[in-house]
Amino acid sequence: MRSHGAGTLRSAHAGDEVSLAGWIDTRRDHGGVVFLDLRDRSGIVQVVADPSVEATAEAHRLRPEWVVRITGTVVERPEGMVNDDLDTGTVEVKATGIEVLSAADTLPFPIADDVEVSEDLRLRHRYVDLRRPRMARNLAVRSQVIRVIRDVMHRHGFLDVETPTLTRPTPEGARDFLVPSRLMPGHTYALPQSPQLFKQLLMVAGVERYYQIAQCWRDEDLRADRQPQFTQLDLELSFGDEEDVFALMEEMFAELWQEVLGEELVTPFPRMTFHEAMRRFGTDKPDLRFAMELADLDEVFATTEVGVFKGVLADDGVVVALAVPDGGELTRREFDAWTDWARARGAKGLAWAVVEEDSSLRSPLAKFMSDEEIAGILATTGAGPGDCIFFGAGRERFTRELMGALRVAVAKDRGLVPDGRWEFLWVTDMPMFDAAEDSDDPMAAVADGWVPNHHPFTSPAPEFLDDFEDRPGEAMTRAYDIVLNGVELASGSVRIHDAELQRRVFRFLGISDEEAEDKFGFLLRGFQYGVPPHCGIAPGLDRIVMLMTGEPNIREVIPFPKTQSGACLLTDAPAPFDDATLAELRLKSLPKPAKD
RNA sequence: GGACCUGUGGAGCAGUUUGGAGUGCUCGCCACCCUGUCAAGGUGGAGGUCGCGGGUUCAAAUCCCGUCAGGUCCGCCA
Repeated sequence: MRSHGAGTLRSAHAGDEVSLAGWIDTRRDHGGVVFLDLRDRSGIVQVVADPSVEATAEAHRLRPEWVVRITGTVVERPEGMVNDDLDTGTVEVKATGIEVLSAADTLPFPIADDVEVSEDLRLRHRYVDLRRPRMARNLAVRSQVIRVIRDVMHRHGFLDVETPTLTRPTPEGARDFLVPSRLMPGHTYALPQSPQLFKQLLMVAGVERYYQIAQCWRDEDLRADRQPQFTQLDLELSFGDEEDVFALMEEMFAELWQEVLGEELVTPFPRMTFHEAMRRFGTDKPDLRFAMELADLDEVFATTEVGVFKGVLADDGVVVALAVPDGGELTRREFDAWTDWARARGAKGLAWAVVEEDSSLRSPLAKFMSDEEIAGILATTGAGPGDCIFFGAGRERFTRELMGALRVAVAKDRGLVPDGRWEFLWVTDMPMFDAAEDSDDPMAAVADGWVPNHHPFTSPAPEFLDDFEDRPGEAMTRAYDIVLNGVELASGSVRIHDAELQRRVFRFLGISDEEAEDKFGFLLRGFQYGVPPHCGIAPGLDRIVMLMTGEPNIREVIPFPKTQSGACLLTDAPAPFDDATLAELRLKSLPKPAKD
């Protein structure tokens, strides 16, 4: 049907007879001559048609996005008619024949990158949306990323192994998507939240090095970087440890950036412990593209007369400060807006101060502060004249996370986040458990006031193997995350490979031996037949591609994503079920509870 | 479960603060003209439940209540 891709034609093709097929990108009809920009996946070339000739008379009738086949001769463009904006701009195709393969209605929206089209319209007509250059590029980048990943994995001896997507529900973690069984009424499959247990069993099976581009499902609320169905590079290796995973990932990311973006990454990536990240940045995924570190003011205010700080410190809380370069430009209205921002996140409020030229503070709280305290604030935060300082006070975990979120939000709002930087970071030494007071997880009550920070298959650090039960607040695990520009890209760990240790962790989490046998018996049994030490990691493919393409959300790099309410607007999924379907599955539908 | 933003011809917006005739802009669409454009140009034209429902008012795109859809975030996401 066609001899060349439209975007591949160059001066070297001059004189060639070609047949092309694609979409009409634009049409410029001058009456006596018609210019058609023909687009296919390879690009765009200009076609010139003479409508007075019968074979090309159709040229007048053509409209944007009609699908056509065009035969013609490649010719060099006349002097002065070269279009530098097109890769094919030195040539054009003199049409000798036009065949309409398919007409098209007026499009629901223009195929151009510079038109902001509402999300629902784009998703309803995703096949049109994906024709837009930016989306077509994103699909291509995603494909390239997967190719490079497979190259690296195969080079390192990893075996691509598929695992089931109809599997059994897991009791803790995210909510499962369920698939009711017809053959076993009253029973259900679940879609995997990740292939975690299968990949560990593949290690027992002697695969030694496993990887998979794996689809995963979690029935939780959506975010800009979270879809209910997403893709991970899932991998696991035997007879290795953290350093093997770190080196492999650094090589893979460096190769991805080199091959796909043509950019050099600095390896090895820096490392930071979880506690250091929380202390300096108020988050477990610090954005290192800018400084603005949090400062602890507990000592500065140890004997303060500032009422709110005094009360909080007496109550074992903390006072955390964030200095903003040139933040003195903020208006009273803007400070109030940030205070409202903090209140909307559950904070009681947010104090602020502007550093004046003489290093005094302009602040609603200034009159309560001693000179020593002001000097201490400036010394601890590093703030100088023209800067501003925000103060958060309250319960430690909450306050740090609030100020960490403020750091990112203010930096973005003030344009303090530089473009074009790739700040990779390993976050290590994760705590094994979180205090229940920092969590609303109903599991907390069962687990003696502690909830798992990572998943329960994560090995405790060596020094806690014997007695993590006695000091759960201190216990560290061998888990690690890769963070890039403040986005969590990957999460992994060295696993437990000892059935007894695994049972102890379950027990501590309030899972009895009986329940563990019921839910995870297949894993524990596997561990009885010769299990190698193993570890792994699972980078999120969607987020990697999102960052590599500079997109603000992962919908832009997923061909057919869901809306925030979990709907596919293209297919209208999820669809209502009928009584016959329910009857076959022996299910019944309950009415929606009335709102009170 | 909660907070906030958005919804106006096919697309993108303005109009909403301070109620007064569906008013305006850019693009697209249709017809005609046009032989060197490349976001072609020119002339003319068509196209609207102002998301939906209710309320206030002499009068609602505009004010109030509810609701739906899309988005961002909190909760949630081992």
